[in-house]
Amino acid sequence: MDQALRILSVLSEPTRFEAMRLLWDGREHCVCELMEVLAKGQSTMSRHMAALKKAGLVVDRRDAQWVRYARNPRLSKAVVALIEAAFDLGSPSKRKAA
Amino acid sequence: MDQALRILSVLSEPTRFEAMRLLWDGREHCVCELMEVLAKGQSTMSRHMAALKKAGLVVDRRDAQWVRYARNPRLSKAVVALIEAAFDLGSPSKRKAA
DNA sequence: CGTGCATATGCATCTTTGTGCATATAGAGA
DNA sequence: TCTCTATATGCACAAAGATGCATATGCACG
Repeated sequence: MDQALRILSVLSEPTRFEAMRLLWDGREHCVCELMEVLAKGQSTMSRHMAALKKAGLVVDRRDAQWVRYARNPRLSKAVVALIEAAFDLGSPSKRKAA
Repeated sequence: MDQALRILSVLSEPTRFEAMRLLWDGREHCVCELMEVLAKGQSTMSRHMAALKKAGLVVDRRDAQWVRYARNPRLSKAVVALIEAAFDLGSPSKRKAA
């Protein structure tokens, strides 16, 4: 499967889509934070983050007992364009002035 | 489900993704043509086109015994941006001079 | 070490999705 | 009306994907 399809399918899952939105701030977020904010079980959240990582959209880092996930800083322009285009559709309320 | 997720999931299927690419030329294409080009069964192709139509990405028109599918001419800028961003990733070979 | 917290993973299950076969519907033309 | 082509759809099945539970792993701290 080519990259477009891999990215489209990984993003088409609601929890992962929202997780990406949270990570889009460029900061690190542990699984425990994500599962709380998104109201998901621990194993579920862990698996979703693993899927995003496998697709290359996020990176992870061990920090003591936590694993910090963050937006992959090396995403190509094209991938960023795709993701942000999706965000622009997802939440009209977030059509910020920024 | 919001629009972004609906579009992402409908596009994440390989056959539909390729069909959208074919329809992106703005012209009409009958199911028989699509199933031949994409090497898919008749019912399969028909269902995929119905899914694209349901998602609002394409429109259809009866023309005698054929049904002509075409890219929806009323897609919002945001949706077009999303789709074209996906195409830009999908086929490196099509990274055209055009 | 042993305990505790955070995360990952094997397993079973449930749901969703894609597919083919058969059949129904729709229109063209003799 | 009968027949042929094109498309849609009901049904059954297979494959993929998401989820919870239990358990394993990794790390900190005592």
